[in-house]
Amino acid sequence: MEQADLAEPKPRLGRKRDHTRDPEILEATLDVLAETGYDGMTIDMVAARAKAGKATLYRRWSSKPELVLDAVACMKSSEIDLEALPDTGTLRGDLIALIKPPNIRDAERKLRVMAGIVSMIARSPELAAAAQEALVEPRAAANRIVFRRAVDRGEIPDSVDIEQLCTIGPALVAYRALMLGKPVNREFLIGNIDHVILPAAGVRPA
Amino acid sequence: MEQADLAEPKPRLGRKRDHTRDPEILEATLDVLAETGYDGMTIDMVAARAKAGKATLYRRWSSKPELVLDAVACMKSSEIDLEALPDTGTLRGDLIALIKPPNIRDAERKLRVMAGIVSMIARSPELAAAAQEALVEPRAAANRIVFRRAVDRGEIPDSVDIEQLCTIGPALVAYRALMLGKPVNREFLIGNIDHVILPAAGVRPA
DNA sequence: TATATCCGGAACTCGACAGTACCGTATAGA
DNA sequence: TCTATACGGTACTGTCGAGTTCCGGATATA
Repeated sequence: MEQADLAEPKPRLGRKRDHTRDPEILEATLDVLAETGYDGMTIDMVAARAKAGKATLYRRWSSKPELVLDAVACMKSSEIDLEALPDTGTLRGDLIALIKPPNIRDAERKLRVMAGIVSMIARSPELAAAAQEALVEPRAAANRIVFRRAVDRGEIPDSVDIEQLCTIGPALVAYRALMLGKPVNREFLIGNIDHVILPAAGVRPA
Repeated sequence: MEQADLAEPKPRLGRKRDHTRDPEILEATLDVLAETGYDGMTIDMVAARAKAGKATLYRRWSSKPELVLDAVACMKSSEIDLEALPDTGTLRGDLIALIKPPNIRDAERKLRVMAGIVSMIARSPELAAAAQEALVEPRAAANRIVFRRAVDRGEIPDSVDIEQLCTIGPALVAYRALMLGKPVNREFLIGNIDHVILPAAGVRPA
């Protein structure tokens, strides 16, 4: 019968594509994106950084926008493990425990990538969705759990808007880094927790 | 003697440059910048929008970066009048009074301009300074006065960090608009005031 | 072993844009 | 009135980068 090759997606011949290189190329894309921004980034830069040929890139992604979209979408990897979130017993303790060098470094790179694609976001709903999913949502998810636990244990009133609380931290960080160009250090982050987030959550200042 | 024409900056001859067109050209630049972003913007677009010749632009600004820098720097015009700030007697009243359609419209355009140049800011200290001065500082200045008055009248403790308080509102707005792509409406702004800014300022929830 | 596809790399095409030059016209000072 | 410059507009130049094509070599199927 040979009834359509729906079940045989690749009865191909010859050397097979080495998909172990995909992550390396996407990482290179993110690096260049973070360093030069979307328009400053060239395919040659990415290929050189990944030690790959330009043709190799075009065999896998049909265009520059597709490559960037995929790179951003595949970024959700090195993320906070939602199963192993700190559980110190207090909201403040949990929030501070989330400030760890690896998390900060990860967030810094994400911010630079975000800066590089902000102007595209307004013009590409797909990229906007990918950025949302990969850059914004993971952090919000971690915060959400921590706040939810605080509500459950009665530490903060359940009248609070958890979705709003989740965005305060990221918003302050993004604004300081991208708009003000000031460093995001531990002192700043703790100040945010103590003077903005916890008051907004309804925690009495100690 | 003819001792240097230091005192004669323009003993020129012929038709004079029509400087009344400068603001129109800079406005056109900001419009295109807001719509397409820095890299998407072309000098031809700006010239067409301003109904000017490209040569006219290059007679006044030596390059695209110079033009954009000047346009951003000259943006502080349609700003909140610091002399005529609302004075309702309460911090909440003052903050809400600052939410007016003209202010919102102004802020939206500034946000789009900001989005268009964010990726350049990291690479151009001059542009970063101009954006800081024209887009960030005016709003912070208005907030600063309002908070200062609240401290002076004893409505909020003078232990608060006014500089930090000033950035909360802009940060939440920028994050919502640029990162989340959600609308910045009156409801959102009032929610920010009541659930984030006032608690951070140490105002007891009514 | 033959063939088809992969690889990194280099050379190429093609379109877009920054910046320049020039047109005919308008306007200021000598 | 003459001259030098500005104006809006168009055409040109030079560069740069996206995307394509081809190379010699590697590798998997038949």
